[in-house]
Amino acid sequence: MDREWNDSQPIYRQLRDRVVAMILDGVLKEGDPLPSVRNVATEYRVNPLTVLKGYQQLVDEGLVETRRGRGMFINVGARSLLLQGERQKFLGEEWPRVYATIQRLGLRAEELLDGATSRSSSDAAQAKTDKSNAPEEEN
Amino acid sequence: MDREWNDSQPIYRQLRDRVVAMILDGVLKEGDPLPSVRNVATEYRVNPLTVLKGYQQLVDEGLVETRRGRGMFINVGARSLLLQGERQKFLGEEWPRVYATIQRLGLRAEELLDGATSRSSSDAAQAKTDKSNAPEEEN
DNA sequence: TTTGCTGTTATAGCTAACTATAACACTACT
DNA sequence: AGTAGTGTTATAGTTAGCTATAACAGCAAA
Repeated sequence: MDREWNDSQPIYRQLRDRVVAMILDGVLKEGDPLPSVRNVATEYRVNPLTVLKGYQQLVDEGLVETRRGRGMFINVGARSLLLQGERQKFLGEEWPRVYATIQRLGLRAEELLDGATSRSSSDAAQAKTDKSNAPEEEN
Repeated sequence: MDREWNDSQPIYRQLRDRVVAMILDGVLKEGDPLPSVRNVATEYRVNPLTVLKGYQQLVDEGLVETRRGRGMFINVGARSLLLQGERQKFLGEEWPRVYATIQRLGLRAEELLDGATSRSSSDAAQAKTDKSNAPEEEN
């Protein structure tokens, strides 16, 4: 697990996303306790309040339950709830945006979706189709 | 062009991204003036300073040039500069994250490729392959 | 009962992002 | 000269995100 943060999104949301990922990946199973607020805060060198804020979001989404004095626990049904919701969110919001970017950059989605994980990033997946984007200097 | 903003990123960055998209799409060509700070501010009902901040970013990236009293203009070479830089950024930062999400959600290439832009977002695309993500209750 | 772990609340302060309003400085057209 | 269009700077206030520090409250095991 990374110990670093992305400046493109608030920490508490990234934290929420990490827990979600862990649930989807089966690292955290239903009934399991979340790593404690204080532990996470210390380990990632972040303020406890920030962690709490991320966790509270999970509570609000019905994924996690608080037991006073004991900790926070993953609810039953959390995973399937997530699979539904996150898929919808991804397909409805993120993917269209990403797909547009892929086309804009003249990359090809199929290639990216195949091997994908490691791609040198230099001139990777060059654009055969430079469609509709003719520079066409005209001054 | 949308008139709305995304709460997941600051407006000035979204603004910068939109101009970048317009350059890549050929809507704005090299030598063309950007829509004026005041116009954009009015049209999108945003503070001029916010627009300026987005535009300044483009200047800092060497994509755009300021001509006092006249406006801001797209530099020659802007587009190819962008194709390089944005591809690298996308493949190196955004795509790995997105790809991980896709796998996590058990989505399949076909589903992403056919509808792509338009996806109703209802219960779209169930995952036949629930690979490696066995819930396996054990409490 | 004490110790040690949970989540939670209270104060207080900093910075980034955004806002409103106004003025300044340069260029071009009339 | 005047007007209207550029970008830019100045002041000042709000909100969200994050921080440090400290205390409160519930639970469980020694």
